[in-house]
Amino acid sequence: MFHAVRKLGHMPALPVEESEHRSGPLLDHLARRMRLRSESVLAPLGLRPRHLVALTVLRESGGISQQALAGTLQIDGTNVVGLLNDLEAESLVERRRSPEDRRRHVVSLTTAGAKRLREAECALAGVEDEVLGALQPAERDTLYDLLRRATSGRQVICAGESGDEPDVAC
Amino acid sequence: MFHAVRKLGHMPALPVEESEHRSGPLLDHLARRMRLRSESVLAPLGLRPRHLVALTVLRESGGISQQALAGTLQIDGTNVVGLLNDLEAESLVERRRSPEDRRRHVVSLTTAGAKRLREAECALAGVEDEVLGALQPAERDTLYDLLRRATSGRQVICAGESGDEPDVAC
DNA sequence: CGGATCGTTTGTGTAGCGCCAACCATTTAT
DNA sequence: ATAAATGGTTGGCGCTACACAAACGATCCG
Repeated sequence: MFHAVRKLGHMPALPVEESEHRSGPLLDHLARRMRLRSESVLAPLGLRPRHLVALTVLRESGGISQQALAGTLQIDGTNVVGLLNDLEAESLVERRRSPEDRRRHVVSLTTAGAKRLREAECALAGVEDEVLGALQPAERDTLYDLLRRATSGRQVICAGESGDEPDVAC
Repeated sequence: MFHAVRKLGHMPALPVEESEHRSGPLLDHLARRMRLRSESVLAPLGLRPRHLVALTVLRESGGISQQALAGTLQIDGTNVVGLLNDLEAESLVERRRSPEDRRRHVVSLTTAGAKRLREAECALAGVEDEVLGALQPAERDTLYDLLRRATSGRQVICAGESGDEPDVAC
Protein backbone atom coordinates (compact mmCIF):
# COMPACT_ATOMS: atom_id res chain seq x y z
CA MET A 1 0.00 0.00 0.00
CA PHE A 2 2.10 2.82 1.16
CA HIS A 3 5.49 2.26 -0.29
CA ALA A 4 7.49 4.93 1.36
CA VAL A 5 8.71 5.87 -2.05
CA ARG A 6 11.43 7.94 -0.60
CA LYS A 7 14.23 8.99 -2.90
CA LEU A 8 13.43 6.65 -5.67
CA GLY A 9 16.15 7.95 -7.99
CA HIS A 10 16.98 5.11 -10.24
CA MET A 11 16.98 2.81 -7.31
CA PRO A 12 20.09 0.85 -8.04
CA ALA A 13 20.35 -2.05 -5.74
CA LEU A 14 20.02 -1.01 -2.23
CA PRO A 15 17.46 0.10 0.18
CA VAL A 16 20.55 0.90 2.11
CA GLU A 17 19.91 2.68 5.32
CA GLU A 18 16.20 2.84 5.13
CA SER A 19 16.65 0.12 7.64
CA GLU A 20 18.92 1.95 10.06
CA HIS A 21 15.98 2.67 12.27
CA ARG A 22 15.92 0.89 15.57
CA SER A 23 12.86 -0.25 17.36
CA GLY A 24 14.28 0.42 20.79
CA PRO A 25 12.94 3.93 21.17
CA LEU A 26 9.58 2.99 19.73
CA LEU A 27 9.37 0.08 22.07
CA ASP A 28 10.11 2.40 24.92
CA HIS A 29 7.57 4.88 23.78
CA LEU A 30 4.78 2.42 23.22
CA ALA A 31 5.49 0.57 26.42
CA ARG A 32 5.23 3.80 28.35
CA ARG A 33 1.90 4.72 26.84
CA MET A 34 0.61 1.30 27.62
CA ARG A 35 1.99 1.21 31.11
CA LEU A 36 0.62 4.57 32.13
CA ARG A 37 -2.88 3.66 31.16
CA SER A 38 -2.57 0.18 32.52
CA GLU A 39 -1.77 1.38 35.99
CA SER A 40 -5.20 2.79 36.62
CA VAL A 41 -6.95 -0.24 35.21
CA LEU A 42 -4.79 -2.63 37.18
CA ALA A 43 -5.02 -0.78 40.46
CA PRO A 44 -8.42 -2.19 41.43
CA LEU A 45 -6.94 -5.65 41.03
CA GLY A 46 -4.13 -4.85 43.39
CA LEU A 47 -1.52 -5.26 40.72
CA ARG A 48 1.07 -3.06 39.22
CA PRO A 49 2.44 -3.35 35.67
CA ARG A 50 5.56 -4.96 36.94
CA HIS A 51 3.59 -7.64 38.66
CA LEU A 52 1.90 -8.42 35.41
CA VAL A 53 5.23 -8.84 33.73
CA ALA A 54 6.33 -11.25 36.40
CA LEU A 55 3.14 -13.25 36.27
CA THR A 56 3.30 -13.40 32.52
CA VAL A 57 6.84 -14.64 32.59
CA LEU A 58 5.94 -17.21 35.21
CA ARG A 59 3.04 -18.49 33.21
CA GLU A 60 5.38 -19.29 30.37
CA SER A 61 8.39 -20.55 32.21
CA GLY A 62 6.60 -22.76 34.65
CA GLY A 63 8.59 -23.18 37.83
CA ILE A 64 11.95 -21.47 37.88
CA SER A 65 14.39 -20.35 40.52
CA GLN A 66 14.30 -16.79 41.73
CA GLN A 67 17.72 -16.28 40.34
CA ALA A 68 16.60 -17.33 36.91
CA LEU A 69 13.60 -15.08 37.26
CA ALA A 70 15.85 -12.20 38.16
CA GLY A 71 17.76 -13.03 35.01
CA THR A 72 14.84 -12.98 32.62
CA LEU A 73 13.26 -10.02 34.33
CA GLN A 74 16.60 -8.29 34.35
CA ILE A 75 16.18 -6.93 37.79
CA ASP A 76 18.36 -7.34 40.80
CA GLY A 77 17.86 -10.44 42.91
CA THR A 78 17.05 -8.49 46.02
CA ASN A 79 14.22 -6.76 44.25
CA VAL A 80 12.81 -10.02 43.02
CA VAL A 81 12.32 -10.96 46.63
CA GLY A 82 10.07 -7.99 47.24
CA LEU A 83 8.21 -8.55 44.04
CA LEU A 84 7.52 -12.14 44.93
CA ASN A 85 6.56 -11.18 48.45
CA ASP A 86 3.83 -9.01 47.00
CA LEU A 87 2.58 -11.78 44.82
CA GLU A 88 2.87 -14.48 47.40
CA ALA A 89 1.06 -12.34 49.93
CA GLU A 90 -1.95 -12.65 47.69
CA SER A 91 -1.16 -16.29 46.94
CA LEU A 92 -0.80 -15.64 43.27
CA VAL A 93 2.54 -17.30 43.35
CA GLU A 94 4.16 -20.09 45.25
CA ARG A 95 7.70 -20.65 46.51
CA ARG A 96 8.61 -24.25 47.08
CA ARG A 97 12.05 -25.49 47.96
CA SER A 98 13.70 -27.33 45.17
CA PRO A 99 14.11 -31.02 45.97
CA GLU A 100 17.52 -31.34 44.33
CA ASP A 101 18.96 -28.21 45.79
CA ARG A 102 17.19 -27.14 48.85
CA ARG A 103 18.71 -23.70 48.83
CA ARG A 104 16.71 -22.89 45.78
CA HIS A 105 13.14 -21.74 45.66
CA VAL A 106 11.07 -22.91 42.77
CA VAL A 107 8.61 -20.22 41.93
CA SER A 108 5.41 -20.95 40.13
CA LEU A 109 2.02 -19.54 39.43
CA THR A 110 -0.81 -20.79 41.63
CA THR A 111 -4.20 -21.39 40.11
CA ALA A 112 -5.33 -18.22 41.83
CA GLY A 113 -2.42 -16.47 40.15
CA ALA A 114 -3.36 -17.76 36.75
CA LYS A 115 -6.89 -16.66 37.34
CA ARG A 116 -5.90 -13.21 38.48
CA LEU A 117 -3.60 -12.86 35.53
CA ARG A 118 -6.47 -13.67 33.25
CA GLU A 119 -8.70 -11.14 34.89
CA ALA A 120 -6.00 -8.56 34.52
CA GLU A 121 -5.50 -9.31 30.86
CA CYS A 122 -9.18 -9.10 30.39
CA ALA A 123 -9.28 -5.75 32.14
CA LEU A 124 -6.56 -4.54 29.87
CA ALA A 125 -8.58 -5.09 26.75
CA GLY A 126 -9.77 -1.52 26.71
CA VAL A 127 -6.33 -0.11 27.22
CA GLU A 128 -4.94 -2.15 24.42
CA ASP A 129 -7.70 -1.05 22.12
CA GLU A 130 -6.88 2.51 22.94
CA VAL A 131 -3.14 2.27 22.61
CA LEU A 132 -2.98 -0.04 19.64
CA GLY A 133 -5.90 1.63 17.98
CA ALA A 134 -3.92 2.28 14.84
CA LEU A 135 -3.43 -1.43 14.30
CA GLN A 136 -5.83 -3.93 12.77
CA PRO A 137 -6.78 -6.89 14.92
CA ALA A 138 -4.68 -9.19 12.78
CA GLU A 139 -1.74 -6.85 13.18
CA ARG A 140 -2.13 -6.86 16.91
CA ASP A 141 -1.97 -10.60 16.85
CA THR A 142 1.19 -10.41 14.81
CA LEU A 143 2.63 -7.92 17.25
CA TYR A 144 1.78 -10.15 20.16
CA ASP A 145 3.35 -13.09 18.47
CA LEU A 146 6.55 -11.22 17.70
CA LEU A 147 6.80 -9.90 21.22
CA ARG A 148 6.20 -13.28 22.71
CA ARG A 149 8.86 -14.89 20.62
CA ALA A 150 11.31 -12.09 21.17
CA THR A 151 10.93 -12.21 24.92
CA SER A 152 10.99 -15.96 25.19
CA GLY A 153 14.42 -16.01 23.65
CA ARG A 154 17.13 -16.61 26.14
CA GLN A 155 19.08 -13.45 26.57
CA VAL A 156 22.80 -13.60 26.84
CA ILE A 157 23.73 -12.72 30.35
CA CYS A 158 26.72 -10.77 29.23
CA ALA A 159 28.91 -13.82 29.02
CA GLY A 160 32.49 -13.24 27.95
CA GLU A 161 31.97 -14.38 24.40
CA SER A 162 34.55 -12.06 22.90
CA GLY A 163 34.63 -13.95 19.64
CA ASP A 164 34.09 -10.88 17.56
CA GLU A 165 33.19 -7.38 18.56
CA PRO A 166 29.62 -6.80 17.55
CA ASP A 167 29.81 -3.06 17.99
CA VAL A 168 31.57 -2.48 14.75
CA ALA A 169 31.77 0.80 12.92
CA CYS A 170 28.49 0.41 11.09
CA MET B 1 -0.06 -20.00 10.66
CA PHE B 2 -1.75 -20.10 13.95
CA HIS B 3 -5.22 -18.93 13.24
CA ALA B 4 -6.47 -17.95 16.61
CA VAL B 5 -9.63 -19.78 15.80
CA ARG B 6 -11.62 -17.25 17.65
CA LYS B 7 -14.99 -18.46 18.79
CA LEU B 8 -16.50 -19.49 15.53
CA GLY B 9 -19.87 -21.13 15.64
CA HIS B 10 -20.85 -22.38 19.05
CA MET B 11 -17.42 -23.70 19.73
CA PRO B 12 -18.12 -26.58 22.04
CA ALA B 13 -15.02 -27.80 23.65
CA LEU B 14 -12.16 -25.46 23.74
CA PRO B 15 -9.07 -23.46 24.19
CA VAL B 16 -11.57 -20.81 24.66
CA GLU B 17 -9.90 -17.53 25.14
CA GLU B 18 -6.54 -18.52 23.78
CA SER B 19 -6.53 -14.97 22.52
CA GLU B 20 -7.03 -13.19 25.78
CA HIS B 21 -3.36 -12.44 26.05
CA ARG B 22 -2.31 -8.83 26.07
CA SER B 23 0.87 -7.46 24.70
CA GLY B 24 1.27 -4.85 27.38
CA PRO B 25 3.41 -6.89 29.72
CA LEU B 26 5.51 -8.23 26.91
CA LEU B 27 6.02 -4.76 25.62
CA ASP B 28 7.13 -3.72 29.05
CA HIS B 29 9.44 -6.64 29.38
CA LEU B 30 11.08 -6.27 26.01
CA ALA B 31 11.40 -2.54 26.34
CA ARG B 32 13.17 -2.98 29.64
CA ARG B 33 15.66 -5.43 28.25
CA MET B 34 16.36 -3.13 25.39
CA ARG B 35 16.61 -0.04 27.51
CA LEU B 36 19.00 -1.52 30.00
CA ARG B 37 21.45 -2.56 27.38
CA SER B 38 20.98 0.60 25.42
CA GLU B 39 22.04 2.78 28.28
CA SER B 40 25.62 1.66 28.22
CA VAL B 41 25.86 1.94 24.47
CA LEU B 42 24.27 5.36 24.44
CA ALA B 43 26.30 6.78 27.28
CA PRO B 44 29.37 7.57 25.17
CA LEU B 45 27.13 9.61 22.92
CA GLY B 46 25.87 11.64 25.83
CA LEU B 47 22.35 10.42 25.40
CA ARG B 48 19.91 8.55 27.53
CA PRO B 49 17.16 6.26 26.28
CA ARG B 50 14.59 8.89 26.94
CA HIS B 51 16.45 11.37 24.78
CA LEU B 52 16.36 8.89 21.96
CA VAL B 53 12.63 8.59 22.29
CA ALA B 54 12.27 12.34 22.11
CA LEU B 55 14.54 12.66 19.12
CA THR B 56 12.76 9.87 17.35
CA VAL B 57 9.42 11.47 17.91
CA LEU B 58 10.75 14.79 16.74
CA ARG B 59 12.12 13.30 13.58
CA GLU B 60 8.68 12.11 12.67
CA SER B 61 6.55 14.97 13.80
CA GLY B 62 8.68 17.75 12.45
CA GLY B 63 8.18 20.96 14.42
CA ILE B 64 5.67 20.76 17.21
CA SER B 65 4.92 22.72 20.32
CA GLN B 66 6.32 21.57 23.61
CA GLN B 67 2.86 20.96 24.82
CA ALA B 68 2.13 18.62 21.95
CA LEU B 69 5.42 16.92 22.61
CA ALA B 70 4.49 16.46 26.22
CA GLY B 71 1.28 14.93 24.94
CA THR B 72 2.82 12.36 22.65
CA LEU B 73 5.61 11.61 25.07
CA GLN B 74 3.08 11.40 27.86
CA ILE B 75 5.24 13.20 30.31
CA ASP B 76 4.54 16.31 32.28
CA GLY B 77 5.16 19.63 30.60
CA THR B 78 7.62 20.78 33.20
CA ASN B 79 9.75 17.73 32.57
CA VAL B 80 9.73 18.32 28.86
CA VAL B 81 11.49 21.57 29.58
CA GLY B 82 14.38 19.79 31.20
CA LEU B 83 14.51 17.18 28.52
CA LEU B 84 14.70 19.80 25.81
CA ASN B 85 17.26 21.76 27.78
CA ASP B 86 19.51 18.72 27.65
CA LEU B 87 19.04 18.35 23.94
CA GLU B 88 19.29 22.00 23.14
CA ALA B 89 22.44 22.29 25.19
CA GLU B 90 24.04 20.04 22.63
CA SER B 91 22.20 21.76 19.77
CA LEU B 92 20.45 18.61 18.76
CA VAL B 93 17.19 20.40 18.94
CA GLU B 94 15.96 23.89 18.31
CA ARG B 95 13.30 26.02 19.95
CA ARG B 96 11.90 28.79 17.80
CA ARG B 97 9.00 30.96 18.70
CA SER B 98 5.95 30.27 16.68
CA PRO B 99 5.11 33.15 14.36
CA GLU B 100 1.36 32.84 14.81
CA ASP B 101 1.43 32.46 18.53
CA ARG B 102 4.53 33.84 20.07
CA ARG B 103 3.92 32.13 23.37
CA ARG B 104 4.56 28.84 21.73
CA HIS B 105 7.89 27.24 21.05
CA VAL B 106 8.21 25.20 17.93
CA VAL B 107 10.61 22.40 18.60
CA SER B 108 12.47 20.69 15.84
CA LEU B 109 15.46 18.53 15.17
CA THR B 110 18.59 20.32 14.01
CA THR B 111 20.76 18.70 11.39
CA ALA B 112 23.20 17.92 14.15
CA GLY B 113 20.35 16.29 15.99
CA ALA B 114 19.39 14.16 13.03
CA LYS B 115 23.00 13.16 12.65
CA ARG B 116 23.39 12.25 16.29
CA LEU B 117 20.19 10.29 16.20
CA ARG B 118 21.53 8.30 13.31
CA GLU B 119 24.77 7.61 15.07
CA ALA B 120 22.84 6.46 18.07
CA GLU B 121 20.66 4.17 16.02
CA CYS B 122 23.72 2.81 14.41
CA ALA B 123 25.32 2.21 17.75
CA LEU B 124 22.25 0.36 18.84
CA ALA B 125 22.55 -2.21 16.12
CA GLY B 126 24.40 -4.59 18.38
CA VAL B 127 21.93 -4.23 21.18
CA GLU B 128 19.04 -4.91 18.89
CA ASP B 129 20.74 -7.97 17.52
CA GLU B 130 21.16 -9.21 21.01
CA VAL B 131 17.70 -8.48 22.27
CA LEU B 132 15.78 -9.40 19.16
CA GLY B 133 18.00 -12.33 18.45
CA ALA B 134 15.08 -14.71 18.35
CA LEU B 135 13.57 -12.85 15.42
CA GLN B 136 14.43 -13.13 11.77
CA PRO B 137 15.51 -9.93 10.03
CA ALA B 138 12.23 -9.79 8.16
CA GLU B 139 10.36 -10.16 11.41
CA ARG B 140 12.29 -7.35 12.96
CA ASP B 141 11.27 -5.18 10.09
CA THR B 142 7.69 -6.15 10.65
CA LEU B 143 8.04 -5.37 14.31
CA TYR B 144 9.53 -2.00 13.56
CA ASP B 145 6.75 -1.23 11.17
CA LEU B 146 4.05 -2.19 13.62
CA LEU B 147 5.64 -0.18 16.38
CA ARG B 148 6.05 2.82 14.17
CA ARG B 149 2.46 2.75 13.08
CA ALA B 150 1.19 2.11 16.56
CA THR B 151 3.11 5.01 18.02
CA SER B 152 2.32 7.42 15.26
CA GLY B 153 -1.35 7.02 15.94
CA ARG B 154 -2.80 9.94 17.79
CA GLN B 155 -3.59 8.84 21.26
CA VAL B 156 -6.83 9.91 22.77
CA ILE B 157 -6.07 12.31 25.53
CA CYS B 158 -8.74 10.89 27.71
CA ALA B 159 -11.52 12.73 25.94
CA GLY B 160 -15.00 12.15 27.27
CA GLU B 161 -16.11 9.83 24.50
CA SER B 162 -18.61 7.96 26.60
CA GLY B 163 -20.34 6.45 23.60
CA ASP B 164 -20.12 2.95 24.97
CA GLU B 165 -18.16 1.66 27.87
CA PRO B 166 -15.24 -0.27 26.51
CA ASP B 167 -14.46 -1.88 29.84
CA VAL B 168 -17.23 -4.37 29.59
CA ALA B 169 -17.38 -7.61 31.50
CA CYS B 170 -15.29 -9.56 29.03
C1' DC C 1 -7.98 45.75 31.14
C1' DG C 2 -8.38 40.98 32.90
C1' DG C 3 -8.31 36.25 32.30
C1' DA C 4 -6.43 32.24 29.96
C1' DT C 5 -2.38 29.92 27.84
C1' DC C 6 2.69 28.50 26.88
C1' DG C 7 6.92 28.02 28.66
C1' DT C 8 10.15 28.28 32.57
C1' DT C 9 12.01 27.80 37.21
C1' DT C 10 12.04 25.88 41.74
C1' DG C 11 10.46 22.75 45.08
C1' DT C 12 8.58 18.64 47.09
C1' DG C 13 7.33 13.97 47.06
C1' DT C 14 7.27 9.23 45.47
C1' DA C 15 8.25 4.91 43.09
C1' DG C 16 11.51 1.81 40.97
C1' DC C 17 15.60 -0.03 41.32
C1' DG C 18 20.74 -0.85 41.80
C1' DC C 19 23.95 -1.91 45.19
C1' DC C 20 26.21 -3.01 49.55
C1' DA C 21 26.40 -5.58 53.74
C1' DA C 22 24.99 -8.93 56.97
C1' DC C 23 22.75 -13.29 57.84
C1' DC C 24 20.52 -18.21 57.40
C1' DA C 25 20.35 -22.70 55.14
C1' DT C 26 22.45 -25.64 52.28
C1' DT C 27 25.66 -27.53 49.07
C1' DT C 28 30.30 -28.43 47.54
C1' DA C 29 35.04 -28.45 47.76
C1' DT C 30 39.27 -29.46 50.50
C1' DA D 1 34.79 -32.13 59.17
C1' DT D 2 35.76 -27.72 58.29
C1' DA D 3 35.85 -24.16 54.95
C1' DA D 4 34.06 -21.84 51.04
C1' DA D 5 30.60 -20.92 47.81
C1' DT D 6 25.61 -20.34 46.65
C1' DG D 7 20.38 -19.07 46.96
C1' DG D 8 17.41 -16.42 49.38
C1' DT D 9 16.22 -12.71 52.72
C1' DT D 10 16.42 -8.30 55.09
C1' DG D 11 17.72 -3.54 55.71
C1' DG D 12 19.60 0.45 54.31
C1' DC D 13 21.54 4.02 51.17
C1' DG D 14 21.22 6.59 47.01
C1' DC D 15 20.07 7.80 42.52
C1' DT D 16 16.95 8.71 38.60
C1' DA D 17 12.61 9.56 36.59
C1' DC D 18 8.85 11.34 37.08
C1' DA D 19 4.37 13.78 38.76
C1' DC D 20 2.50 17.71 40.93
C1' DA D 21 2.14 22.45 42.72
C1' DA D 22 3.25 27.27 42.90
C1' DA D 23 4.78 31.46 41.03
C1' DC D 24 6.44 34.27 37.19
C1' DG D 25 7.04 36.47 32.38
C1' DA D 26 5.34 36.77 27.90
C1' DT D 27 1.55 36.72 25.10
C1' DC D 28 -2.97 36.24 23.26
C1' DC D 29 -7.82 37.29 23.38
C1' DG D 30 -12.34 38.82 24.78
